[in-house]
Amino acid sequence: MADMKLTKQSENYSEWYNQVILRSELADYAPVRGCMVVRPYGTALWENIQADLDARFKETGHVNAKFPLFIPMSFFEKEKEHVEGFSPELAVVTIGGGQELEEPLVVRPTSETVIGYMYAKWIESYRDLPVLINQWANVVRWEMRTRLFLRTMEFFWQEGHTAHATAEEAEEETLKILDVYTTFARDMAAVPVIPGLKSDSEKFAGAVRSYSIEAMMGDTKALQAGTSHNLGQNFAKAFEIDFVDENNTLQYCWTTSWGLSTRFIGAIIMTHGDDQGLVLPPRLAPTQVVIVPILRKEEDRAQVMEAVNRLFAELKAAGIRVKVDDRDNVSPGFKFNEWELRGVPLRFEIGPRDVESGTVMTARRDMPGKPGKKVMPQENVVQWTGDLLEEIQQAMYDKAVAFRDAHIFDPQDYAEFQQSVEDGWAFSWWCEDAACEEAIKQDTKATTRCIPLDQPQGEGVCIHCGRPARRKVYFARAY
RNA sequence: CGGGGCGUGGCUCAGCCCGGUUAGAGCGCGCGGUUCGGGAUCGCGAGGUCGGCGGUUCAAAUCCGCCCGCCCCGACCA
Repeated sequence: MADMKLTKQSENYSEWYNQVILRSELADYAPVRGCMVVRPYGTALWENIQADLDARFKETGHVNAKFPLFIPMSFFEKEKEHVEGFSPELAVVTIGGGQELEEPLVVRPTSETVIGYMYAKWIESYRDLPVLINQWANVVRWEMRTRLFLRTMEFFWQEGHTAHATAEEAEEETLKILDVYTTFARDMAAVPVIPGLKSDSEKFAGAVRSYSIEAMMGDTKALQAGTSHNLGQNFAKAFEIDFVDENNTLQYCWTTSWGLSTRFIGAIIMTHGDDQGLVLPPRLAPTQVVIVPILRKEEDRAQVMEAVNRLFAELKAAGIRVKVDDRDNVSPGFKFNEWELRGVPLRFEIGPRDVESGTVMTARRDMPGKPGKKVMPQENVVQWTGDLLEEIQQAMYDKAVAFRDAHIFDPQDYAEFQQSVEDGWAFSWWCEDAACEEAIKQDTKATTRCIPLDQPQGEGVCIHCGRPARRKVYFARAY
């Protein structure tokens, strides 16, 4: 019985995280160390994320394509910072068909290089620009320490790769996508994020500038939930992606890349989850409403199931993702706990009492226990269910914002700063010197998360060294 | 790659120190009954090369050696 209960977040957050994922059947460990199987429930969630993001990419003019899994080793050597950044984590194929290969093939850790190679072939004139391609793919990075969803050796993501005629356009694209990610996180996942610029030490290997969206998890650690890079002309020069402009002058393209991965599922889990398990935002939840019939006597069955099936059909016809749990080998109480563990936003209980009174007992996942329970009429079920789901979506976002804001501090001196990054995040002036950043990391384990696009007025002094500082930055311990 | 821990039915573990009949428990699983508004209950049942290889011994889950794998903590990371 004791092992029916989940480890509490306050007891051991990372144990809670692992248990929630395994028990809710989002994912499981694969036979290969560091790899995971995304189970049907997790895949359904990812597909909802995909569908929404994909629509947003298309709205902003992007198209999808598929590039190969294998990349010639030599491609990685063309861009100096890129190879330095990635070589420690490459998986390399050296044998094919029983023969040693002439040139080893890298299993893609990201696709800038192959895509750059292809862009060089495809782009000739300014009339070919911009090229705005996205791909949904899996990538492999050899990792020391892995965590389900947060850091696995193989992960699933989308990677966008664009090429432009001017530096301004490339920067505009980079920021446009950062905004797509920010909006998606806020409106669909109810995950508040801070969009901002990465420090030099945190930026993508080969980028001129990297931007990210940063989210606060339930243990106050930061999670980089999506990234967008302005690659300048670095890859264009390495792969000779060039074009002739209106004046017939040969120019290098300006490229960008951006990605959001299955790690985002980790963000959803740790932003909203509670001691009961997952809490999924209605807009992304694979199942939005679960109906549990309560059958006390065999004579009740027909009437109860009639009401259950009728409401199910109405909701389904209205496009609400609804499921009836009619298993007869587990008790209603067991089902309540199980669907709570799995984060379904709304639960309906329908029993003989409801049949008699024409009602439905509803329970909100985001408000555990009595406060979240309410008796509703069977009439207008589509209307009020839709309203309730939206209310839950909004309440989840508000709660996450309140939690985050309560854990962001503005320390006045370095002693306070050290306490701040123990209790949450510090939002502080920083001199932007890498040495200072490193010293802070050594002292506190906190790193710069991002320099937010929204900056306060004025100037200050660096929280660590006291030198003049132009911008404020978020410092936090991060996943 | 350094430090620590662990490998026994699907899962969590007991048994090992001190070798000795058919290797146990709880949970889960299957069948049947009574149940069902917050993790029901009773009965019957299926399921194990004790991580692998070698050694010691009349006898090894238990003692010894080697190997493999996993987990946790540190240096790198979407």
